[in-house]
Amino acid sequence: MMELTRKGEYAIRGIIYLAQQPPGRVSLISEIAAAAEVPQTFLAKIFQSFAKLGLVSSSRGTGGGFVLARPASTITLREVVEAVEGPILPNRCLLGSACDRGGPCRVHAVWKQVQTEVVSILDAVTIDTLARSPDCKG
Amino acid sequence: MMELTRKGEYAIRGIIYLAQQPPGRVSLISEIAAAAEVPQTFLAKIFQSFAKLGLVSSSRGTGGGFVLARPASTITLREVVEAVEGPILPNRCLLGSACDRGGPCRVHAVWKQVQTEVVSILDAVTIDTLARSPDCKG
DNA sequence: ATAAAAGGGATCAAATTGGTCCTAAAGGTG
DNA sequence: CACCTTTAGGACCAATTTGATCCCTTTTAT
Repeated sequence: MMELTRKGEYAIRGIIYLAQQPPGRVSLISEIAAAAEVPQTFLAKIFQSFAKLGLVSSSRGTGGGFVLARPASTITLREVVEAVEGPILPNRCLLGSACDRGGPCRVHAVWKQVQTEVVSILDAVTIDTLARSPDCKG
Repeated sequence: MMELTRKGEYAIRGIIYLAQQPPGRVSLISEIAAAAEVPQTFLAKIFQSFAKLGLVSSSRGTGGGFVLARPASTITLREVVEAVEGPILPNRCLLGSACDRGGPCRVHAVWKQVQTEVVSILDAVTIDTLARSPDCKG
């Protein structure tokens, strides 16, 4: 359980690639897709989400493409994951104040704890850190 | 992301009910399903998994039903969740030693950390604790 | 104008989720 | 034994989600 989907994985790979480019360098979606080994049309959707959320900025037309909208050191893994997968939410009942049935939410506190912990782990990792980390082949 | 499915939620509700019964008391699946407000046939499948894994013991025929196979204080929330949802696995790459593409698994260590943390939270909660916890209506 | 990008909607196949149904097997009871 | 009760297990099914693809529009540089 709790698996990241392809979308999430692609999102991470794609934005890491962007973060590895020289500052200000514009990348085409085709270029990012090739480098990250992700289906291009799918990645395009992902980057649309990024753009809407202000993680990357996009420009159209000749010479257009994508650039990080903020320094990589200020973009957290959590933001990237949540951008495409929605909020970290181990159980629906963490949304409303009350749990579904007329009452018991014995596990509520546990899910809350899981949520808090996962969020804090993902918030502590920046895209910059990931982009600089060595590949661990083999 | 990371949402528990209905199956997981039903599993927890069902086994909590069992844990609330007087020791040794046999419960019918129909009874558990009604109490936990879960579709009976679906819950039956869930309890089949429990039985195979030795969380509950089952007996057939008249007077048959389900009982916890071990003291509720030795059954952790993690066991229950994993019984029906599979292992806590934030990313596939935590299975094999290497990550998919010829190399980079920059986020590998992060997912490992998430996995470890979640497992430890869920392992710290026993069904007994949940069964005794007060309902938090409203 | 035209070509090069991203934006956005529609669509689609495959997998997963959430369940039902039916028959078989096992265990009591008269 | 025949019969009833109860779980076991397999087949099946609808709805949703996932993982894409396609096509047309919009923006922008030349």
